[in-house]
Amino acid sequence: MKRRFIVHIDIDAFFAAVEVLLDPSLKSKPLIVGGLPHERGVASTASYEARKYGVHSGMPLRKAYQLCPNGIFIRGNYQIYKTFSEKFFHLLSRYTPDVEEASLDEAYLELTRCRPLYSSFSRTVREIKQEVERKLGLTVSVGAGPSKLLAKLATTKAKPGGFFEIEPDREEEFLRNLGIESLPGIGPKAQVILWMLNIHKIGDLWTLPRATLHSLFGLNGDELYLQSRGIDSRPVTSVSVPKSVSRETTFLEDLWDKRLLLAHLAYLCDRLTLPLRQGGLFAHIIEVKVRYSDFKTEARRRLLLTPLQEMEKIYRIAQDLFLQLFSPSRLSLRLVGVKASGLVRSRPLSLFERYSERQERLGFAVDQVREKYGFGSLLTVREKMLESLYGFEKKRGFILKTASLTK
DNA sequence: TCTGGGGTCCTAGGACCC
DNA sequence: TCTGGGGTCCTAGGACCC
Repeated sequence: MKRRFIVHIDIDAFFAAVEVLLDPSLKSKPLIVGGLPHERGVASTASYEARKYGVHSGMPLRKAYQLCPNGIFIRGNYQIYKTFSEKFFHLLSRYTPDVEEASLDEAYLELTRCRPLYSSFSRTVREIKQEVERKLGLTVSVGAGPSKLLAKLATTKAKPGGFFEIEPDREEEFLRNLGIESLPGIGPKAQVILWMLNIHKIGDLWTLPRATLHSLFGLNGDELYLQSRGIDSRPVTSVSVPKSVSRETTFLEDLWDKRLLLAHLAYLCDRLTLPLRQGGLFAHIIEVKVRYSDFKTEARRRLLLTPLQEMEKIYRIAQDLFLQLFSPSRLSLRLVGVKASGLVRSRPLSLFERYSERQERLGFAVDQVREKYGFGSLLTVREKMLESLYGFEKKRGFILKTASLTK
């Protein structure tokens, strides 16, 4: 079989790098994006200067502050990062149709099909890297190899800011001495299990029979057996409909007031349904999640015969599910979240639902007003909570009234 | 060091049906 | 009133990734 040529591109310290572009005075400073030092939460990104202090993404902000008290802490702005991300993927799509969005700042490109266009893949990769860096003002790390797995592992060798290519027949040599934790799918739990078996390097995994790995990790074990040998035939896939959409909040302080919690749940349902309307998506499953003050997490979900998109209907179900989990005599809550899954593109028409369109149109109308005037989803939590004291009908009346005034 | 938010995928157990 | 076995659907929870 023909050797594939796959490229993995990763923007270095993405969020932090964007912040430096927006405010050049932050350049070369230890920057931590994710929240303020005293807040509940973790670092999304740490600049390389901050990493020197031991700060890394996923670390609680309070700990980051202890390690790096002189660090500059920023909450960050997801919308701006998203805009950069869109530019990033637009640039990449001009080199090959086979572009996969692995995350906001991470892409796989497959050049195999484009062989006739490029005399040298390696040279093309350097061109792509240069163009992205010039037009975006961000540094990227790039890896190339015959599969997604190997390309991604090559990128870790290339960091920061380099390019590393795994050449034909060098795969085994490349894999042998890498730590098992570098394989995607090996997290803290699996790592501990493998350490107990004295497995530390990918090469050590070669001694374990597939059946052993299967008995330890199920299907993941079979995957691991293949991955450790560099076998990975996953295709690079460009477009995908999301499988689920969710919104959740960890409160600054634990909450116990049912009225405030329900008001916040309504706010989350409101935010949740925006991408549903924009994507023309309807949800077959609604799930509510809570995390108690002792960090125990529980969820309740409901499967719907008719998929939903409308905020009011989804909220009614979410409220029901929430009340199954919440009782004032139990612990207070540090988190509440809502998720829509089982997503489909359109809803089959029902004879008993002549008026369904009305609610959908209401949703769109509200979105338009928000886009123009910037409230609604942008209301602060505090305002939402106050609003709960007055109820929904009033709010809807207000927004609709505003809409008709501005026609 | 008290532990985000937004996703994906897998598994175990119970209900239910034949 | 001692009660099989297989298949499928659904729910809840957990590991993992960026």
